[in-house]
Amino acid sequence: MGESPNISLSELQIALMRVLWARGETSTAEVASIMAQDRGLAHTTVATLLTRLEKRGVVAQRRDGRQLLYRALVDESAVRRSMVADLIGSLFSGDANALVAHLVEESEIAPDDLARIRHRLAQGDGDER
Amino acid sequence: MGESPNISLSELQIALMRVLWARGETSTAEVASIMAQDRGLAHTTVATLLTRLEKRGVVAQRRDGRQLLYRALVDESAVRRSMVADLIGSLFSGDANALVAHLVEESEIAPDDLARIRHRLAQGDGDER
DNA sequence: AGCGATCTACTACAGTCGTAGTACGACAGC
DNA sequence: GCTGTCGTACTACGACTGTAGTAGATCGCT
Repeated sequence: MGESPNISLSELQIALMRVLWARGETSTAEVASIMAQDRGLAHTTVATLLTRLEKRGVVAQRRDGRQLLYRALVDESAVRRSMVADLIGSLFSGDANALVAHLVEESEIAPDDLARIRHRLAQGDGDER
Repeated sequence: MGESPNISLSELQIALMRVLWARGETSTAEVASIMAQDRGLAHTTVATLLTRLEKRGVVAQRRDGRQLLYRALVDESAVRRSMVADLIGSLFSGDANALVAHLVEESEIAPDDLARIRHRLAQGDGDER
């Protein structure tokens, strides 16, 4: 399975991807205007970033007239999977449970939430896809 | 309060830190020989990495004769806290519960583990060390 | 037809990372 | 005392990131 073993993206790159994930195929201009709004990036900066992501194979580029439309080639889950796995690997000796324990210890989540999460997942479950 | 808002380290840097965390004050030579063993890094490479970490303020350097001894200035918890927070912020919209849900969905942890973790934390609690 | 607005392509540049060589000082053994 | 060894300091260098300017193609409007 799989072609993308390790997709690790920077915060900024994720922000870019988030736009593509939300809107599907999107023109540079659209992405740029959002990023300009959100964090004051220049149009050309965004264009550069998108080209680089394309070179990386994480997004695909399609030409429409003189515009370029970009589309994500990896979905958010894949990125999450990869990055969470990296984190667990380097900081938690590969032990996912240790991460959860950490979250609770650092009060990032309340113990009750674990139960809630478990219930929520237990019912919707099934593993479709 | 606090002096270290965002300590984000690369996998390699964490590996270095892990040595310091485990052994306390450690000479370049010791760290280097471990890293050489573990991943074939040259002695000078390790020295460079340690100097850079020192410049960053994440480790402290002390001279002993012609040797340099290094000591971690941030503990593992702080790094975990910071990096996990970063990850949650960029990939899970700041929602720690979403991260846990992801872990379960991706079968990185079994639902039962949540209960186990909760129990373990509930009793041993108190936070020693 | 000309002009301005758009858009992409290319170039740039400083900072970090991974990786390591070279230079040089000091110490230990012969 | 000379020589090899060890250890640090400095330099290097290619890749990647964040950031953006400039050049050149093109489209639409007057």
